[in-house]
Amino acid sequence: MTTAHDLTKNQSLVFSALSDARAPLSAYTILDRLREDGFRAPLQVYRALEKLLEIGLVHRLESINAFVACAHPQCHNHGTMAFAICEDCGNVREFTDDQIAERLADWARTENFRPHKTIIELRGQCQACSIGEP
Amino acid sequence: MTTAHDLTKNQSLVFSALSDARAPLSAYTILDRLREDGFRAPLQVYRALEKLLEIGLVHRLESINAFVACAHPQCHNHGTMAFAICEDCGNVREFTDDQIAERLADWARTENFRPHKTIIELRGQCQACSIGEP
DNA sequence: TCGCATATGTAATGTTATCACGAAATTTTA
DNA sequence: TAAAATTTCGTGATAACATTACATATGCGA
Ligand SMILES: [Zn+2]
Ligand SMILES: [Zn+2]
Ligand SMILES: [Zn+2]
Ligand SMILES: [Zn+2]
Repeated sequence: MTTAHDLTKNQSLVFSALSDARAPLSAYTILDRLREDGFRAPLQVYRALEKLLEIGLVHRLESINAFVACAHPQCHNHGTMAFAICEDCGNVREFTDDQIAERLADWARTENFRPHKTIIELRGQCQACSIGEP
Repeated sequence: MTTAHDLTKNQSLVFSALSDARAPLSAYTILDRLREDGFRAPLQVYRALEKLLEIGLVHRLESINAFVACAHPQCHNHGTMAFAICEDCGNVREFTDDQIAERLADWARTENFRPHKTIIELRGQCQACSIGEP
């Protein structure tokens, strides 16, 4: 009981697949990569993802229907995260901005909106991929 | 040539369906609502949506795979919009926040990331739906 | 009228996600 | 430890979302 959560076998396999990947993976891509490990059906992936998302070890990228391992798994403190997703190479940067989180919280407060989850995603081109393109 | 764009018949039908709706609609819901008008296949909806999104008359809500008519169709100026989506009643509020847009632009500048599109979506509970729930 | 761009109709297919059911494994409690 | 409750897992079917491919039509300038 050293780590905060013990993962089941399936959860560990899915998390490893995401950790090993250099880019976000779709649930079905994960399934394909885990067939050798005995995965047969989408639900095996989705169930593991559900738990990993709940724990906070994995994030879902809503705008591309894909999943990434959290970039800061040690500090589970994250509230609102933002993701910059390169549309060329798939690279993802995860970051926080307290001012943005505050502004959104302010808006919600004044409008009496109760946020359960906040999604911030930048789609574009990363530095590496923009080299050579004026 | 009073309006900025002339819509085709299909585009007008899809836009009307979205304008008339009190909540975001999925592409397939739009299809069902337009069957009386001769729609038969998903592509008729998706093609119209593609154009309406390009023009800026309609927005896509990435986190729920649905579409809404723009709340400010007159000022086509909008850069980054944010959406507050009620998970109970489906009501959507569209708003801007220049400070948030600036912070994101700053992050992108310093990280040499070139954003093509920015997604901000708050999922939660609107004021009306939170009355009576402590 | 020809050529081109845009819009449309339709079927088929691809991709993403969930439901329903039961069995197995694990944890809880007596 | 044995029974009960809870959680996890396996599997097939199905639902929901989106695109490809190809044929046809329509409008417009040369
Ligand atoms: Zn994270
Ligand atoms: Zn890149
Ligand atoms: Zn708008
Ligand atoms: Zn509501």
